[in-house]
Amino acid sequence: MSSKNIDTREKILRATWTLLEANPAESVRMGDIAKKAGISRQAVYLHFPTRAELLVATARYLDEVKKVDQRLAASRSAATGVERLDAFIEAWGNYIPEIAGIAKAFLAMQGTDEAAAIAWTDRMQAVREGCAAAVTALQRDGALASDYRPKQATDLLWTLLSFHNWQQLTGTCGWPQKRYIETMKHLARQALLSDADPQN
Amino acid sequence: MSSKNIDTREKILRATWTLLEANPAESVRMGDIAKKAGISRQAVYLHFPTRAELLVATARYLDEVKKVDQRLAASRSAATGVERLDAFIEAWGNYIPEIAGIAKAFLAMQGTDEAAAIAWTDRMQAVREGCAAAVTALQRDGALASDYRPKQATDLLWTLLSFHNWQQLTGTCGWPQKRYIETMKHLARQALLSDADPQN
DNA sequence: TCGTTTGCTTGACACGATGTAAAGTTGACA
DNA sequence: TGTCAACTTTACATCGTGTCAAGCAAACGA
Repeated sequence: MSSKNIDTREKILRATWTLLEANPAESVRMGDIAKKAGISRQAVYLHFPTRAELLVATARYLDEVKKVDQRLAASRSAATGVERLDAFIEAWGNYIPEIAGIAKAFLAMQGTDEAAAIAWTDRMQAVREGCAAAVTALQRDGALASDYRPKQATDLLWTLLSFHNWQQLTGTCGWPQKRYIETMKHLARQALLSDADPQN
Repeated sequence: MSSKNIDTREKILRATWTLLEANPAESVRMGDIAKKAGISRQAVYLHFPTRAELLVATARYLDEVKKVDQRLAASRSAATGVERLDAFIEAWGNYIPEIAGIAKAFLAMQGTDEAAAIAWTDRMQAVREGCAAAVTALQRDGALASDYRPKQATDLLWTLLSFHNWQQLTGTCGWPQKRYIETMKHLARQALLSDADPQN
């Protein structure tokens, strides 16, 4: 059967993950991954036709192992739109530090590596869907600020919660994680909620 | 004399700039630059030993030609803090598209090139100083929201106005430049001004 | 037990990009 | 006339991705 197949596939994904976390991103080559996984370089190509697809798969695997969906799902059970917004920001915002290692690797490769760019875009799109859901919930409650149409509100929230912003605030600016979360919640409310709406 | 030398050097820089503006950074190759400049590929290497050094030189050239400092200085003459905030966002926000090509190239090199990373950090630091000045002006007027200390307010404004955010909103999300500017002004006011303060 | 299939190995190679090397050309200047 | 500097031309080393084809070894089915 394909159990051996699956084992090897997972070995490759874990090897990629490990290398991406421990090394400067651009230095992780297909050959290195194969070596780390204990197989031949060609075997990697048998499972993942291109570097791009391998990286996308690795990012997905990471999400799967870390169960990002479960975390973000928690926000889905919130009663009001505002609660949902808060829950989503908390879930995603606290997930970021856990994937920061890989994320940095991907960002470092953004320009020079088409494959990395594709993988990153793919994962960020998933976050965007969470933002869109939160915005929809706000709109359903009639709590969405009249300044924005849903698409624009989603764009804005998504941008606000980007990895780069987290990186800049907690990294470069030295903010504690907690302050980051609180500030983002505050900012998102100010930006997205209609003025009439209670702020708590 | 070295007038011919300087001419060629400048031809190369202009060619790089032009190509960088019109194409994805990683697709601009040394050969393309040479062709655009009307010289041989090797002549480019005579002036700039590596691709990285050429890009850094191009960024410096751009800075010189575009006179960023002068533009940002304009906001310094605003009477009130709020006006200054608006003027700064407008000056910087409208400058971004002009340097977008180069900026993308620099971001592309972030992971692979230390010199490029340093150069980029320096440029962004200049922007941060503009943010800090705007925040100080707000504070002087007693208009700064009590939520933030000046340092944090600066961090926030700086992050809000990051190149990445501009890129995501106008690029990925397809916002027109004007909407970007207006939204950033609006957002910055909501975030940084005390509630009591008139919003206009 | 034999043959087939599946998953992996081995080794060679095409391709495209950066960067190096060396010999030749051209024009200015003294 | 001769020299120097800037640039050209051609060739090549290097490195990483991705392709190709032949071989091998274990599991599986009849």
